[in-house]
Amino acid sequence: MQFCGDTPRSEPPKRVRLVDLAAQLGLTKGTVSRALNDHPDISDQTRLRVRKAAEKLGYRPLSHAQAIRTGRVQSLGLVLQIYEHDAHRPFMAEFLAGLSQAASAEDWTLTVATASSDAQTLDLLDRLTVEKKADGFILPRTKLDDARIEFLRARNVPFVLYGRTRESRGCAWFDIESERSIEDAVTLLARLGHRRIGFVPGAQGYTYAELRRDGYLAGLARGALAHDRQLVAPPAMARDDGAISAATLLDLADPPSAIVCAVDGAALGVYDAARQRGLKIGTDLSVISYDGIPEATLLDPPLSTYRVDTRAAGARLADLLIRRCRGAAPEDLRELGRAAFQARGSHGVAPGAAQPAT
Amino acid sequence: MQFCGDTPRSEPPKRVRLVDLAAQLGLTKGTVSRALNDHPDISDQTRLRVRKAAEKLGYRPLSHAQAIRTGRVQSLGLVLQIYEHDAHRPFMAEFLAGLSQAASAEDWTLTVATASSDAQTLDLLDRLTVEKKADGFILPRTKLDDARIEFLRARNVPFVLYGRTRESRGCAWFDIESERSIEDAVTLLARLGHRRIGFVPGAQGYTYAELRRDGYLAGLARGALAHDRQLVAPPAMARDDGAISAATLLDLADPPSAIVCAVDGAALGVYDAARQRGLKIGTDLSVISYDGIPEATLLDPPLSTYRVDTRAAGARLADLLIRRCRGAAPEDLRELGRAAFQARGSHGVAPGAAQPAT
DNA sequence: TTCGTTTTCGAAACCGGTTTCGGCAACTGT
DNA sequence: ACAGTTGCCGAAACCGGTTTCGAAAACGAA
Repeated sequence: MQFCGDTPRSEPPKRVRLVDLAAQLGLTKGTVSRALNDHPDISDQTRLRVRKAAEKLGYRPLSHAQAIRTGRVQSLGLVLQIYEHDAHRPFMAEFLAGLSQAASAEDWTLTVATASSDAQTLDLLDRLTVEKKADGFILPRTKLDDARIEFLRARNVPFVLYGRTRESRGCAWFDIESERSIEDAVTLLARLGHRRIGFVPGAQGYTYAELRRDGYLAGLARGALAHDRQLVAPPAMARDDGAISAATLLDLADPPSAIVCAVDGAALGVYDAARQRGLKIGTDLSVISYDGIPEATLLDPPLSTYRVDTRAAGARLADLLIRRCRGAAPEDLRELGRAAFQARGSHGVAPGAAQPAT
Repeated sequence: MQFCGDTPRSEPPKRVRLVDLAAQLGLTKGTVSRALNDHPDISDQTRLRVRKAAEKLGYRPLSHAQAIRTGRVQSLGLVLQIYEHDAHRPFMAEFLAGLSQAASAEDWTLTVATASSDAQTLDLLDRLTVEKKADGFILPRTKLDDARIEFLRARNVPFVLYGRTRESRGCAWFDIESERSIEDAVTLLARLGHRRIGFVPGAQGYTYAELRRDGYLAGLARGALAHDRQLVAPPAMARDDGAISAATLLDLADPPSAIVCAVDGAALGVYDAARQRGLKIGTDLSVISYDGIPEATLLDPPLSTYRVDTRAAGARLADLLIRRCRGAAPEDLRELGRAAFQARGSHGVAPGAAQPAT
């Protein structure tokens, strides 16, 4: 009922300011501010009275007015690097949803910017920090040696990695243990009787690509399988180069009976290469991949893959970064998640192998 | 050389403030502020001197400090509604890139939030406006009757629609004339000899869906074809429901020889339904669609579709909104774009028809 | 009762910019 | 030469919050 202006004219709804609230209560704005921010020198009685009045009048502080004194704008920064063929693009919406939801829960917001090169990314980070558009940053797609980390570390700006890095001193991070999933995939295939298991790695430079390669090797070791370098194809991220990588494996003199891909995008190409050679996926050739892109269920047969809950990852990252901005030590802000195996139709017993022991 | 501290300790790089700049110049901060903001009461000589010093010292105003007086935070708001099956999701990254790029060019930033329902969207708009996290909003996926428009209009908050709406009084907007593309598609098919052309519309409620339906009808009229209600399938947005819609058309007693889809997602399902019935796309059944999703090129045969330059659309929207926030009249901020036809393999001469007249 | 603590709040400075106002100096016109 | 403009800048208020400091009031102990 408060501002339902009786005048049919253009009524500027007139924000409720701190002083208005204070006047209404017969207090000074300093007192009201401290009451709302839970300072210990305010009596419980007054605190409660202030809270109720603030609620009733619908008082909401202007975040940039607070920022001028506190130095914190309550905003998470995200600089996305957009590539032509970006395997992670389908997950963008989910990722944003996770970030935004967790940020909103703490009354923070999300400031996003996009860049098309490493240099532009650093430029944006610079601009956003110096103009204080964000209190900290989420760094997706971490590289082993990441210029963004050096940059922010030097300026003492909080950040959280999505992924790990070589030198994690002072870094908070969240990551999915994709190396464990790849290792599990290889182990599973070995149990199914596969003796020659190929691998299509992800793009070099990114930490996750290295880790998944390690996972492949670990899986071979656990399955007591020899490591044949020929079974590691050139890196592939999307359908077209995935087909090329698969071709190099399938055209080997002694081709693999199973292929593990570091990313689903490449697996799409494996299907193409297999079809072209008359190989039936799931029987002639087993494929297990990683990511959980939506198209995976539409393939024939549906692709067995490890699905990442990208929305949940975003939520965790936002939470970690907010805590980091509030002063928590980076060493206490490190988490690992796991991808969930979606057993579908693209993997099976090795051709000519006996039923596996459970 | 300025702040390369000789001390190897943790050097807080100490921002350059307006007063610092003023002291350096022997001026007051008020004068410097006016010089940088091009006030007329500053001599050209002083203005130039200030600009150079600002450049040299690397002075960058704190945007939230400016905001407290000006009321403008230089940020565009974007509230995305995330659906389970969202046909527009693949374009998210491109859209953000366009917005971000155009915003950055004017030194604005982008604040994004996500919602999962209409009510939550309004909540977020409310929070972002009252806390002044954004100066205005971009409203994607406009509906014929859109609650967001009413909401923002009542509060006198600037906004720009991506799409049109029923009552566009006071609305700035950018839109692609998709109805023209659909009309062109139908016309093209008619010229190719198709007499029965089916249509798979988009989800009801959205303006674009209605417009594309109009475009279908207009195309029929231009091709002097009768409108058979049976040729309009149930709405579909994604592959699965697209297949169902296509089935209703293909199982007709007198099925169409061509199908136009309002969105590419549905066209994917049309391929499925056609394959299931042994129809060869491009010869037995022509398909033309709209959107330009990347998968379209990977289909067999590649899908003929009208491609929207989503990045460019984002850039235009950001530009319009910034101008709107700076006071331009909404009536002067309305633009239309066009999608580009990508003639690929999914459409051809009608079965049993003579070569068409040019 | 008296003195020292503690609790609780008011007053005012403060954050980093922008905007208003007034005054000095340099022009203009006669 | 003198009054009236005009150009240009300093001083100070201002935006809407937060934080510091000090003092009054309430409390506790002797």
